Amino acid sequence: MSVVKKNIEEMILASARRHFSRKGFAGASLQEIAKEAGTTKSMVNYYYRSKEKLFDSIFLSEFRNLFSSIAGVLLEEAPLEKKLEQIVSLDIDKLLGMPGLPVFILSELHRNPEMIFKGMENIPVNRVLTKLEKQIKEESLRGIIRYISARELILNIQAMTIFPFLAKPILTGKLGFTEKSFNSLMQKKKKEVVTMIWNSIKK
Amino acid sequence: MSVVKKNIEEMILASARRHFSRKGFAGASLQEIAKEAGTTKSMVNYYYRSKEKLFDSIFLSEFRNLFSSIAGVLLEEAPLEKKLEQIVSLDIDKLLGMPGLPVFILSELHRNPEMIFKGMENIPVNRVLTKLEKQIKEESLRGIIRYISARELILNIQAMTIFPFLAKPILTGKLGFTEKSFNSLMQKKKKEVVTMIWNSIKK
DNA sequence: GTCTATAGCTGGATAGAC
DNA sequence: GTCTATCCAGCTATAGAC
Repeated sequence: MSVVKKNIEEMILASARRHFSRKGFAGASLQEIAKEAGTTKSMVNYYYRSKEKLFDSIFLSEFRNLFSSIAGVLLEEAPLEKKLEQIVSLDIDKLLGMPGLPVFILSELHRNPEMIFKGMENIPVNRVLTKLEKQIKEESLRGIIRYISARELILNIQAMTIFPFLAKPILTGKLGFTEKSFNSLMQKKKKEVVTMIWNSIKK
Repeated sequence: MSVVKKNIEEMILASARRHFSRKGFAGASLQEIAKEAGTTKSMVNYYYRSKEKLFDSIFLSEFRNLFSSIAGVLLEEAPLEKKLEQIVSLDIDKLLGMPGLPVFILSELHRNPEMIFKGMENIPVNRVLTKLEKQIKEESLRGIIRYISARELILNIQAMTIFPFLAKPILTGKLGFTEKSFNSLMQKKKKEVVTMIWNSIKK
């Protein structure tokens, strides 16, 4: 009857996303999820059959969200340095919009490592890795960079971009950052991270 | 009557540490904690009064464990580069012995940010920060390094050392690392991280 | 101190009326 | 599809015997 009142199914999904990503699987309850969606537990079970199935659908989409952009960029054709710039900027912008995403994904993965297979079944990890590995070898043969394995390069990039969001409660709680200064720190990091990583591999 | 059978109180604490750090506050149950400690729920409540109090004592000691060494090193007298080497080595060695520590601390902090005040009440954060800030200014005036704020330097160091442990489920699950190759990666990182950070600030 | 028993609640899931 | 009512399992916490 309006745009505001979406159908119940979507309301549940939106509420579940908030609750699961804030409290985790164990900490969230269907009662609260239903309540915030303006309906009842029965409706949740009607649409999603079980807490676990509901969680899975949330986790899956969030997981892909976290890793989709990096996979996309790495599969394009561009010099490594350009790809580096794009990945860092895209990731930081995305995470500024959803700063709780990394800790949600990583903590749930920690408690249930098998979920990684569900999460990554549609991400072409091997294609991304071999393509990147090939590009690194080419550019190192041409004397642009020194060799580093593809997975280590990815790890270093993600460490510098994602970790600040994981440590955010400490930064704002004890290291004097505010919401605003944290955000401008991350804006500054777009350049900083690229420089730091690139300097560590360029010849 | 032996060294193996410690008193119940310690058995409960050890069991609680395992359960909480693997499953988090919400996911762990006093039933299972008691069972693995070879006793009953009643004993847990007898010694620790409530689930929350038991959790707090665990969280507190783990939190201090994570940040004690870095604070210790930063308060010593030594050139910045030496401190950098020590922090990275100490942290990586410690985390290799308890790889689940960072995700436990950070995820619980995410779900309940106020805990940071309990966790840090005995860590002299401000003393550490001002001392480091002073040292950075001195060394940058002497032309050794460029200026970087103390908290940003700490953030960068911790990002490079801690993040691999947070991402470990992905590294071993999808990026081809084994327990062994992960460990030797981290050994290699002791030097790598120091070089990378130092190059990013040295003149 | 250590146990059993149980109170009292909240959780997920299902049955059945409409 | 949507709701109310209800079942049953699991949880924390406490009472009380020994």
